[in-house]
Amino acid sequence: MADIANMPGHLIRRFQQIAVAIFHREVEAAGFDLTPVQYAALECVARAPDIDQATLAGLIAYDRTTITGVVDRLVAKGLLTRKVNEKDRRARTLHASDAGLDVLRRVAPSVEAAQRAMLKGLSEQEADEFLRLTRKALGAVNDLSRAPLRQR
Amino acid sequence: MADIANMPGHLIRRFQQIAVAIFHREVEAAGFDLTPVQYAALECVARAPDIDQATLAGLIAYDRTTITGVVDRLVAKGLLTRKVNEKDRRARTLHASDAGLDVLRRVAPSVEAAQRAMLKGLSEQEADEFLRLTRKALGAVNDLSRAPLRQR
DNA sequence: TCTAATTGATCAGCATACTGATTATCGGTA
DNA sequence: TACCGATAATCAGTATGCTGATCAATTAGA
Repeated sequence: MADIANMPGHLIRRFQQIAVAIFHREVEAAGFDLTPVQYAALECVARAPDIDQATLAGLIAYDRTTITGVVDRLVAKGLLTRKVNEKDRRARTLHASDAGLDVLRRVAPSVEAAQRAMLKGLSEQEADEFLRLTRKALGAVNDLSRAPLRQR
Repeated sequence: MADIANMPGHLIRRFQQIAVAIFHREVEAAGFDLTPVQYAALECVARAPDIDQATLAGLIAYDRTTITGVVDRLVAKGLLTRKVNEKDRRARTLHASDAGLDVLRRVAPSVEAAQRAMLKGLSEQEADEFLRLTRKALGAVNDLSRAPLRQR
């Protein structure tokens, strides 16, 4: 364990770092300007219109304070709208714009390509096993971060 | 694949997010103020005294521009020294201070505990398999980020 | 019903991480 | 030797992510 290069934390960090680079490469090559978080948020809002920011944060496992900035930028790009929820004036209701839905539809192939590229070193069986083990490991530690995944 | 929650990129990001939270929890509980990058950098410099920043960045797979800030903070804490290399005045020679070596020695059990905690949902065989698959996947994509791992 | 605890959003401050640019220095070559 | 491409470090600017705090609005309980 003494070797940093083989510590789980270091391997996971490197994989995340490379996964983000691959995402950017694929998405930019297709002419889009969208980060991984922005994509996740946009996709989630498109799937659950009129969601509030706290619920969105829980569904994609991001911190609420991070989501505020992400939504700011998506609104600035015209991909999302944010309105005060009149039923609960603390909350902000999110809605994907037509432009947002259009971007989402057109960027999808690049996002899929990025997912495949990340695991290109593994056979199909190995990739499945990797994802299974990752999900299993995550299930045991989900509550240990400030931004746990919350199911629907 | 359509479901974000099961995309490789999303699973990897969540794992990294939680791994960092676990690292902080363990290290802070033991009374230390050290981030994962700071620990990796300090450990690497202790192992390879008089290393320069670019080589350090390659050995722990961090971007050079990130390492500048990380070293700034380690120097500010008195754990590292940074001197101009007189043989190559472009380079900065790094050296772990006595305080740095002491922190490294005393924080080690917490770092080990964090590594175990990250994988606590997996059996020993599963953890080994997870690490094997991660290393294999990483080997195929190492060069796709701006900060690839460079071996000794 | 009045108040206390909770919740949604935001902010300040800090530490990664990235891109692209700049500066200083080095090494090889005309 | 004078120059030119490469390299080490840094900087500016942007986007995550985190902690801890604040503010407004809602809900639950005495």
